[in-house]
Amino acid sequence: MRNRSVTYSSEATFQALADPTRRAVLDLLRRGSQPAGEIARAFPVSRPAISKHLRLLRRAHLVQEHRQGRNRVYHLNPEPLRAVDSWLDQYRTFWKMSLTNLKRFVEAEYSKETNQGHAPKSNRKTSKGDL
Amino acid sequence: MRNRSVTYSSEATFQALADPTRRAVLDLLRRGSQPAGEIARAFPVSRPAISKHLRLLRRAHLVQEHRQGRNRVYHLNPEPLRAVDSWLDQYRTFWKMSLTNLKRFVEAEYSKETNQGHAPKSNRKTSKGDL
DNA sequence: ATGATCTGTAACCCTACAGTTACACGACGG
DNA sequence: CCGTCGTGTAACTGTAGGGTTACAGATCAT
Repeated sequence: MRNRSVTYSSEATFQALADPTRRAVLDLLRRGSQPAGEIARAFPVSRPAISKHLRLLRRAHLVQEHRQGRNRVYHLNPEPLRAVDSWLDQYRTFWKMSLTNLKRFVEAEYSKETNQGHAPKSNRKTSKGDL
Repeated sequence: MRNRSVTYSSEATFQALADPTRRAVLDLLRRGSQPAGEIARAFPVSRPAISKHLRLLRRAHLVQEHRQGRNRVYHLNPEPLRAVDSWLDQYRTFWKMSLTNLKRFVEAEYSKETNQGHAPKSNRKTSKGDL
């Protein structure tokens, strides 16, 4: 129940992913769940620092915590990453094209209409025929 | 000439992607290159604010600028996003599993060895057989 | 009960950044 | 040459983030 199609704020997700330590925490958790202290010991920074990182990750629902005695075991929740994935998906077609060609195309495209419209007008999205 | 396999700092990339406005700028540029002013007009914030966003995006090599008369035309460079994609790739297998099952698995896994080792030791990475 | 352990949080730095307004400078059009 | 346009940047403010140390609360062993 409420397992599928829960929408997470991709805002919080992207923001959580911005910090290298947090990404490393996720990478660590990918190998298996760990209690907070254990996680902290894997990093050069202080334990409270990691605790705050975990708070952010929790806020983004990228990790979930469950108490286990006096430990707080954290485990990964990859679900919010789907949003990142689908955002990224819109760009995948782009990096299939040669960059220099894309650049040339765009430059030509723009100088063709220097003071009318600026971008390729409607949904004329860089059709491969131009390359 | 240094066209392929240029390594971008995924650090700068993730950080650039953290801001919603910058992601929107990229989304905009996906429709076609535009001069700075044009981009700025698409957002509620001031033009210098966008200029600074563009600086960050430039720093992350997510956009490239080329002068065109007195305009500075920005175009998208999706290349650094590959790093994000490949980082994300390590998580794709995870979100194929049911979350509740994953959770149960991990909990069981941990309580099995409460005070010995904490994580599934070596590279025993949640083989699908457990679900 | 008592003390050690695990953890989160508050209080406090300092830096980065998103936003603003004001300004500087090159490019164009007369 | 002069005004305007397009753009970047400096100066400044407010806020959030990441780091620290010190402390508080819960749990466990004795």
